[in-house]
Amino acid sequence: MKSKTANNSANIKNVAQLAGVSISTVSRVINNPDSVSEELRSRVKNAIEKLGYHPNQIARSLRTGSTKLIGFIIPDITNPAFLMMVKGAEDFLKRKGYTFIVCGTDHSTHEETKLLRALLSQNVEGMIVTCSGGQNSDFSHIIHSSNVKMVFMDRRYENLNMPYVGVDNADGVERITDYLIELGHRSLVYLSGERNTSSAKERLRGFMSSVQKHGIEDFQVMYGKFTFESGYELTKKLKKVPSAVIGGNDLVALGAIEALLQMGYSVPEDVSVVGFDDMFYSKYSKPSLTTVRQPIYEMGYTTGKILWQLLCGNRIKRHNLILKTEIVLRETVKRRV
Amino acid sequence: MKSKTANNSANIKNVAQLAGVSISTVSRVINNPDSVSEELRSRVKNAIEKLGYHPNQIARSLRTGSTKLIGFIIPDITNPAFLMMVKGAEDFLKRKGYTFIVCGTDHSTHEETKLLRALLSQNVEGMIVTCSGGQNSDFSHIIHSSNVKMVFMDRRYENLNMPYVGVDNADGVERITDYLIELGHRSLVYLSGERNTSSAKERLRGFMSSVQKHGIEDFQVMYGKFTFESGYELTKKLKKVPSAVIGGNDLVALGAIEALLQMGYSVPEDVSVVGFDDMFYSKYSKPSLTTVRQPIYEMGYTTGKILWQLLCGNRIKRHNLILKTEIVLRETVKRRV
DNA sequence: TTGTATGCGTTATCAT
DNA sequence: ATGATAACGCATACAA
Repeated sequence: MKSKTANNSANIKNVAQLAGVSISTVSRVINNPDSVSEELRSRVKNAIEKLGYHPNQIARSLRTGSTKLIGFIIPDITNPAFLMMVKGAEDFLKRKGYTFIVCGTDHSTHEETKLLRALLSQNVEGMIVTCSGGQNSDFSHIIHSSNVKMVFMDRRYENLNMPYVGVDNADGVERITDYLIELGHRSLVYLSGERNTSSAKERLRGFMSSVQKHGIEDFQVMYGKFTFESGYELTKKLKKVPSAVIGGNDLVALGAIEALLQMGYSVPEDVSVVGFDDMFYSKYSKPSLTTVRQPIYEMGYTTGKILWQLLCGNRIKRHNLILKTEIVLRETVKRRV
Repeated sequence: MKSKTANNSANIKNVAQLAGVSISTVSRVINNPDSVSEELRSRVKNAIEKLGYHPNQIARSLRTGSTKLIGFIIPDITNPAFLMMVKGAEDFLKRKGYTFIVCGTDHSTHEETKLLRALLSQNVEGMIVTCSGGQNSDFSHIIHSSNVKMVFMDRRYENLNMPYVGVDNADGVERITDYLIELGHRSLVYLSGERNTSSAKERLRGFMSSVQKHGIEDFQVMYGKFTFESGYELTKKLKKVPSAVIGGNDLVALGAIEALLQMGYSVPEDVSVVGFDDMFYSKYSKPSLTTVRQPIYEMGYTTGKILWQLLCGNRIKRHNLILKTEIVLRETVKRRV
């Protein structure tokens, strides 16, 4: 019976013995095969195959000081939008040999802090985080006492001077609001998501900018969450139904539509509704949703690239990378007559 | 300037020096504080605080052989259904101090094999996998040469005798097909997802069982993927439109509805449609989807429990845990007149 | 080209 | 109660 280690998988010593070589030779076969003679190389490879040996990443990390681990912190791991970003970043970074630990905070900054510490303990070399709130005072302290490379994605803590990749939220909402106003809508309601997040703030700013630019006076802002239910409830609370509703994201907009229908209004005949995201289902909902598309996957991919720069020790040129959005015209908007 | 290690964070030696004790004492303060005198304990704690020291998890893992790492392998990390399961399992296991690495295969068994190896290299102690295909010949070999604890979730490789947590797919589809038939539908189409996956097979079995039980002769089975687009395309290919369509999951059903509408049929007046999953949006789609609800989160949570048993070294009593589904009646089904 | 020996940061065993 | 030291599995500097 071959000797096995505690975790029952073969180690480099087992391979060396079976192949009748030293452990350094085995190590070389794995890390620098060309430096080993044909003869020994094949003997070692056979032994590796036979034992099902694969290097212990833990030991390797301890020795080299490199874990090739990247940590993700996002508010909610069941939200496909966040995961599409994660996928984008992974698709870029996995070709560089990284492994990923992705964690969800359930929108809690307290949990966020805990995860931050946990990931640091795992010696991640880089981190990508989409913030869970408007601020997190522990964040800066923790990060600066380590040397992880880190970049914010989609949402950032504004007081922290870290690289950030996002979309031009303000611009997107401003343009779609402009569009509604140009179509004759003069009574507007904006349904915001979590008000302290950077993206919610920016989107609201876009709305306000458009409204002021056009001298619209009949408008209202309501605060809730970035969920279907929130859009639904906020809309139900409306004392006066406006001419158009701008949802903080697609879910909110869809919730608003549902509420509007139940309240006896039809969309877009009575009221126009728009969202933000262009999530998967928005084009199939009835009526299909007019919205602002953000390049989610690309945002993640770009974030991965930036982090990669950082990991390579490069100084990055632009600290903030803001991607453009695109208005998608569909069925939930109609000219106001 | 205090001496720092390569990764720039303090180590146990730094703490020991600053506190004027041996490293063993520092280790004890961390792992078994009561065994250290009041005096030294506080000195060490001060030093830890001052240096911002936290134990190197990598070194600790190498020494103890315990990583407290759990690996997940799922077909697609952007699919909220899979992630809801993951969340269920995490919610249970994180209280036991585990950290999670979740990987997506993009439905490729080849990628699945690679990830399996990668996770093993990371010395995960447990794995939860939702299979990406119908079989993976490398799987058994790789797993058995390690001693990771592992359990299949939602989909399994049938030739592998591993613990499995899933839902009664066959029963769910059989019951909803029974329901359609009882409502007078005599011409049925079943739109299957990836035909080699265990869940697709089981669901199809349920359909066939119902059809045969009732002596229905006018039925058809079409194979595609578990996607909206697949449901759409399969439906468009239909030579003869049936009385009712059973989608392999909700997405497929929704795609079928979209196609049906475009083909000039109305749902449920002309044709009834049902799905499987009861995903988030199904209740809000127009018309709202009649479907089979599976307890996704609970499935994950249960899987976490089972894995925990395994990790504790317990022999588990039941190897397969099959959860019940529930029929959700909504608007896409109508009695056939 | 190959082997020997050292150390990465910890925990655990053994003295004291 | 405390300290010296070995060992975890690996990569690598150095020796041969």
